Amino acid sequence: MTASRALRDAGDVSRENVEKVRQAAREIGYVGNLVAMSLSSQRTNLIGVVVPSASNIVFGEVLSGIADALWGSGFQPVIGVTDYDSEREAEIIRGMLSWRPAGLIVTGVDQPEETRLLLHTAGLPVVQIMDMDGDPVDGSVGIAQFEAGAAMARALLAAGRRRFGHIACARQRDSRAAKRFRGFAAALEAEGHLPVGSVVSEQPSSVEIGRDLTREFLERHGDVDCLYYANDDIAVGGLFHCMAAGIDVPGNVLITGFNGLDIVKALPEPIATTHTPRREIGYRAAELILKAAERRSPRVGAAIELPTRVDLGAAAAD
Amino acid sequence: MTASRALRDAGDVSRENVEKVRQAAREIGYVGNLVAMSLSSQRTNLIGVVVPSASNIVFGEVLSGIADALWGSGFQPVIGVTDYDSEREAEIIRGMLSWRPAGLIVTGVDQPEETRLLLHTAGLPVVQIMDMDGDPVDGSVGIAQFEAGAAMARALLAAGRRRFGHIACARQRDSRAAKRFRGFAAALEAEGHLPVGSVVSEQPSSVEIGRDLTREFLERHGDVDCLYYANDDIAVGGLFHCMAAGIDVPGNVLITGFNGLDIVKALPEPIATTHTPRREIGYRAAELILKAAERRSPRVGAAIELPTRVDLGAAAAD
DNA sequence: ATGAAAGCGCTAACAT
DNA sequence: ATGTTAGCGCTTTCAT
Repeated sequence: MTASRALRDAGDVSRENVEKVRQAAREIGYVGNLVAMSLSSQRTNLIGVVVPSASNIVFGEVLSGIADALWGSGFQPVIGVTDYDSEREAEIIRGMLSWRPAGLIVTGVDQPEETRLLLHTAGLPVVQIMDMDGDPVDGSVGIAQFEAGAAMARALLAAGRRRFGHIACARQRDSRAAKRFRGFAAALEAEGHLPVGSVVSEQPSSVEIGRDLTREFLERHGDVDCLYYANDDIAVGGLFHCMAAGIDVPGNVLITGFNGLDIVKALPEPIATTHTPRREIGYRAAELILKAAERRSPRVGAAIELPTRVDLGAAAAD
Repeated sequence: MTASRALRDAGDVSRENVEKVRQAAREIGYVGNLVAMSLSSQRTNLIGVVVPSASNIVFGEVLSGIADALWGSGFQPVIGVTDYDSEREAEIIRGMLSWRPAGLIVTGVDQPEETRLLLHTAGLPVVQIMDMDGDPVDGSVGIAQFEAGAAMARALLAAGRRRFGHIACARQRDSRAAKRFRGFAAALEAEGHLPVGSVVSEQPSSVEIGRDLTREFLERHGDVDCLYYANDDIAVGGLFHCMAAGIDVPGNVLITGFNGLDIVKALPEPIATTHTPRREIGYRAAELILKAAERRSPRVGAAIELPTRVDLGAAAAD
């Protein structure tokens, strides 16, 4: 018992014995068994993190924020990748719950009812991230997706654009991009405008797909002065198509992405984007779990809406 | 006991009772406790994954391959992010070991001796990934970094390039990029050539940094016909600088990255790169761990070197 | 095919 | 400040 206490600073051990125990532990290369500790203490240092994709840099940055917040706390993230599949998501969450994690961070708020019930019944802190347009099970940290789309539409109208095209990927499965576009279209309509056309692929977003979709769009609907993309990846591809095709950007066509990825500010021609605090979303979500774990609370019960920033930048000057 | 057996297909339970138990479990929403199962069975379904960065898409893709391989196996990845810091790496590995994971996947083979000992003594399957130039503790899956650099140098010489510049980031900490450059320089030297100059930043790689470093390089050493970058991110930044500055790429300067990221094939002007099988590295590493876990072996003992492919593509034609 | 006993490696609660 | 007892929720082993 004294050894157990010494190794985890549980107090009530003489300074001298703490040293002796630690020294001995070092000598024999003792590594405590967290499985036993967790079973005995009825809590783990595991935090489940569920994201739709690992190869999308956006979630890498969220994870990076989570890792930063968790560093030094003794907690460890366990990752699940759903591939935008809600059945897979449910199974992953079920698997995580059987580890009795200290908390769960789950992407999005649009889970099927069954999954919501699973999260609700689990009796542990849950933070849903990225999206504030919906009804979270417990805590949430994210941005207002619909309003982000609307804000961009208003900014583009103010910059004098009138004939809008829409290009997106995997709309069925990425409900956040869909919400943004609904906000975008609603704001256009409020001013009496309508998108000229739309091209949506079911493939995952990539620069290359963005380039291909843009060629396709322009062949079908030539007459636009602004292209609204679901995200920066495909928007960058759109810029590349325009540059290769000799289309003046932003003079002739203003290109609009979403996220404010690092690459955007280094592009040879300017495009518009909306900056999102991806790393901070991860950081704040992990903080909420940590705080709940600290006070042994099974709930987070906080909703943190983080601001986004429309950035027309040099793309506005045409 | 019968219930326990029924729930995990352990056999020796009547068909009828299996059904009864499962039904009852469903009704009361029973979720097994993996902590207790693990303590009792002396093994976990956890696989530790240690990467230097979460916000670098390369490791996102590795993780994606790992997640694919693990999906359906019942194993779950636990992620640690070292931020290219070897002390942090050691601490993360120690933390993971206390969960007695089924195996560990660790980036790189150049850990300090103390960490190597930790991995060696752990008595569980370890796979070191990305880099085959070194002495792995147990298994390894990766590419020959030195040779990859050399192969690119030979290809560039064959394409007629003679005056090479070198641009890199965080060289101190990214030993794999350093190995590639040593291979590159060695192959140049073998043909009697030397790099004209070098600019190395200690910042993490990004498109923006690549753009800035390229401007800096060209101000200092104007006379080059080829720029060798540590990776695609900064190479793309280099291309953007050249395009904005009106430098003909690849006619005047051939730009060379590394990894073969998706973006490369969509760029408005061609750059050279070396394709690397990042997702497959993750997949194969996870497979090795899975196989070792299956046969209850504490070792992997396999070295899988995956091929890379130099791609001058349209960048060669000048 | 089912069950009883023992125990995995710790910690919580309670002595002393 | 240190030690004792009980037990976390399962699985393993051994009976039956």
